[in-house]
Amino acid sequence: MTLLHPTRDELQIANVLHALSDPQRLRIVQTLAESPAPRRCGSFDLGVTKSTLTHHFRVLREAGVIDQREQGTARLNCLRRADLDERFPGLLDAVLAGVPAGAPALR
Amino acid sequence: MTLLHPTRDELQIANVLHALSDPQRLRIVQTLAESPAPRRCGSFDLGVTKSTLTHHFRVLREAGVIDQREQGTARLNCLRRADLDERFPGLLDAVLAGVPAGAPALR
DNA sequence: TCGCTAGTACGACGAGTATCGTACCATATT
DNA sequence: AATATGGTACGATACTCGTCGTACTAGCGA
Repeated sequence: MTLLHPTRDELQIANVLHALSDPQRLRIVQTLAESPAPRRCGSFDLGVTKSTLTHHFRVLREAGVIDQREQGTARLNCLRRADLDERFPGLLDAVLAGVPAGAPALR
Repeated sequence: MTLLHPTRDELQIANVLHALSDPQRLRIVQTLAESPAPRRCGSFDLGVTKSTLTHHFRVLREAGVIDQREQGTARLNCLRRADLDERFPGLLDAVLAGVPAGAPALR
């Protein structure tokens, strides 16, 4: 199965804002931003089931906020920082600065 | 009827992002940002009915994005620039820069 | 007072969303 | 081969959202 990723030019501000407007997804993004290396989906602990987690990662991916790459049985996630900064300069940093610091969503 | 406005300290990033994640509301915010003076609700032309317009303005107000003040039969709207810039520096500018330039939503 | 204008309130409807549970499919590991 | 691990797919459910239409209220002007 091929993972759908919008190209940099296809990024829409409304889609990105919607993807970021959910507290759970904000925690994911915040954790990814603080993580030096890509993280597996399962390494996040949001207190929801696996299927819900899958859903949130798909929303983030289809909005162009994260990149998902398959590696063995795992799926590695990382922020599309460069693309976001190029299309919407300052947006990601402003959002990350506005997220209340909480316990990282790590397992 | 008193209009509910969250105080500056009550602003939540998730609520603000959600309010901004709708194309119609983005047009409203964009138009307000370019307008030197407060604007009446009715001066916006989004191609939706009056009640839908009322709905969008309420979402923006309750998220703390705009300020609504009653003046006679009209309701004057303006961006809460100072509050947004204080709580989420750079966010509004980044969003406005990312909105595709279109015809202003003016009637 | 009689309208006209600006906007709200409320109910409805269709679409989308966040969540879950169960079933399922790969890839490793034993 | 059997099992464990990481994750998806699909259906269900309850809730939210964007939109509309109709009815309504408050202020302004003739």
